[in-house]
Amino acid sequence: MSRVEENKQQKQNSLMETAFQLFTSKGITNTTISEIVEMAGVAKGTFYLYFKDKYDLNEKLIIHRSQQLIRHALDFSGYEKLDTNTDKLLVIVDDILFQLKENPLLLRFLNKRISWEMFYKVIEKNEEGYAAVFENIPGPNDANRKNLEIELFTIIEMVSATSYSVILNSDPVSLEEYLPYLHRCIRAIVACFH
Amino acid sequence: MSRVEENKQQKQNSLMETAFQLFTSKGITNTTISEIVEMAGVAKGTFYLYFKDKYDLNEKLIIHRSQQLIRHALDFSGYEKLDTNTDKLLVIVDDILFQLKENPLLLRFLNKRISWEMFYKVIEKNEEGYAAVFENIPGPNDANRKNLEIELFTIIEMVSATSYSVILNSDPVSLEEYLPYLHRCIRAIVACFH
Amino acid sequence: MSRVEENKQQKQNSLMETAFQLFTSKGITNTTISEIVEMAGVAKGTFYLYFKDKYDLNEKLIIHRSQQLIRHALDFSGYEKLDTNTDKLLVIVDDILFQLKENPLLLRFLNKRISWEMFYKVIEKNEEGYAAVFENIPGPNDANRKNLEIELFTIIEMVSATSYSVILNSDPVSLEEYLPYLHRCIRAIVACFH
Amino acid sequence: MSRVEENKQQKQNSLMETAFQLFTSKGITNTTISEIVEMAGVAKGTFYLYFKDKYDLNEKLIIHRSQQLIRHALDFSGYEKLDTNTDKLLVIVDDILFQLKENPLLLRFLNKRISWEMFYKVIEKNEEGYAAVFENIPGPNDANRKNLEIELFTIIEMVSATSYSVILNSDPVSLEEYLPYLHRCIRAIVACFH
DNA sequence: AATGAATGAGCTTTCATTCAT
DNA sequence: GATGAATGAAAGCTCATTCAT
Repeated sequence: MSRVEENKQQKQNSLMETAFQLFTSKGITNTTISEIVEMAGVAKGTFYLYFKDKYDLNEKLIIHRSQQLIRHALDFSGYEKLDTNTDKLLVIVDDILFQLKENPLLLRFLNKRISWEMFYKVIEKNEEGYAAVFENIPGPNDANRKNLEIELFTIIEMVSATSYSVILNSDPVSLEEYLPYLHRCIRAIVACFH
Repeated sequence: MSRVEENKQQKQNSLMETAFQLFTSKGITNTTISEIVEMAGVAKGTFYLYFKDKYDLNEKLIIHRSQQLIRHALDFSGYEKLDTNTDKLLVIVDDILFQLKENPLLLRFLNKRISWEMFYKVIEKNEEGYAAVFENIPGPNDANRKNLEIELFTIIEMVSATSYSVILNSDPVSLEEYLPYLHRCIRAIVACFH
Repeated sequence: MSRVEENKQQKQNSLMETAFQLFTSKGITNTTISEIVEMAGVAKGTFYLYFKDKYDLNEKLIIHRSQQLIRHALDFSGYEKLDTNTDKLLVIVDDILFQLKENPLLLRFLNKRISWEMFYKVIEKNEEGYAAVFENIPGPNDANRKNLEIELFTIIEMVSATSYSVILNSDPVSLEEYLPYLHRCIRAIVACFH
Repeated sequence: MSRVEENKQQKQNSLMETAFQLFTSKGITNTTISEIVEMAGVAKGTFYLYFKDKYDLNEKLIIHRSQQLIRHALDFSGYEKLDTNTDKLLVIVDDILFQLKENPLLLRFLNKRISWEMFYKVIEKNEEGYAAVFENIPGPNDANRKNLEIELFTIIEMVSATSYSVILNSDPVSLEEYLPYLHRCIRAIVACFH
């Protein structure tokens, strides 16, 4: 990458980083482009060289951060050492929850957007290797495929919704206290579908 | 209620009704107070007699609509004819889901805000009769009370999160197709806690 | 005065009293009619039964308070026991300064409006007895009359301007410290004209 | 100064010039920012690049015009050719009075704000050369310094207050008629303090 | 590629005034 | 006479966007 290319990349990163902080602390509505560029230390016109408007930046930010989150879970959870799909799923979920616990701003930012759909898309689109990690997954046209989709959809939505309240507000209990219940519930749901 | 009083109430209702339509169709950010008052047929100044700003109106709207939703379920689901708490819970959930199915705008509007907390608050605060409907509920200081809270929290978050995708986008399946699975999952979760 | 008349008078007084407080503390521009009527405990429409607008009220207030101020000085300074016109003038000035010292809000309110003109008008118009208090005053068409007017004009403007800074800010010195100088200056100016 | 810099300065000047005309002719309260920018031929947003609001502009205007006024008197009154401090003072006062006579709008605008304090500040802060013009001025800690301050304070307040009425309304006499009296009074006050 | 002064449409908000009760 | 809900003109101000440099 040339010096010029690096400089460009650095400006864009700086804008996204700054925007993330402002979006999470004040909300996207209350954040102005003026604030972003001022904090990022670039001129106003520069913003428009990289983004259409702040909503465009926001979407790029969501995709970027979600991918990081999920890729980290797939890379570091150690799921591949486990035997059953359920066990694999549980460690992946745990890894994500602990990432979010460490980074509550990210949780607040991604909230309501870690859906079954996004999870699926990220795996499928970007990470060729991961699709194969779960064994015995029925193909897209298999009669059991729909079943699996509903199962994963239910689990992911449940995890996503409960983690928000539990991590950010410790309501009704803290994440540590909640985890055993969550695991039991996930196993119970998995059992429902088999 | 005097003529004047009635007129006031009518103006406020008109503003809230109009705002609901605009908020749900274009989002609160893209809705201007000018639009609200124009559609509601009142003067701009009148808005400020009743609401601090559009966010104030929004919060009043959320509370109002949530209460309606939950009260309807408690009044018309017929839960009192059933025997077990689980059965009662299921018909109440179903009633709410069918209300939301009939009124997807309301679902989109309330989304992410039908939480365990809100549900609990509405019952406890406003509806003295309802508290008694579920039998054998442990008192606030009972050791089993926390358990129950976690159980209900999990179920409500799961229902709230899944219903959004299922009703609004039929993704991954339609509400009709999803309901049997949802019931089974709820029963499975209930079983986890007993 | 009938009960009804009294009630009216009381409302008007209440409005003027309240307005005085608000005008002096926040300035007339930043005071709204809504605030005045709310603090005075009357309805908005009532304001317009007594005053055209807040500037109308303000002018009535100035006249009313100026008259009070000057009348008090003429009634209580004891000038009639003194011999020379200069001595009389000095005790009247002192009385006014001590009134203003006791009531800095009034000073701020009347500031820039205690002029030679107003002083003269108040004496001439309202108080038949006072005109005669100063002896040997040349009549309106006397050649020396203009001389006297210029003399009094100079003294009153000087007193009015200096008292503002001295009383409200003790700048450059306090009223107590300044008074001896002021007296000497007044006597010096009087001497200039004779 | 670059083209851009010049353009900026010109815009700001245009706004201040226009505002001065409007403030003096209709008063600051009755002048709107819309009017200012329209007359100045700039966009509304441009106003806020240079001023916080119209009161901010007003203060900058007062400082700017006062400095001009006083600097002109010091530069063109020819005080340095005279011998005594009293004579110097008189020609400086005369220069200012004639400037105000030529520019009654400026007089009305600055009225009540040509104080001893402002005069002092302008000389001290901006004009290193002027401080030395008056001979034998006691230093800040000299026992006679306070005396001098009170003397100048009294004179400046008197001149400021009387000139307003005399120049703008010829009341009680015209400036030309008043000047000899004013000079005599100033000399009398100076004498009081020595 | 980068800048940032300038723009102006359009927003929120205020508040003097009216008038039916 | 007294009320205060309703009005709506008009103010202040913001901020995404442009474009000459």
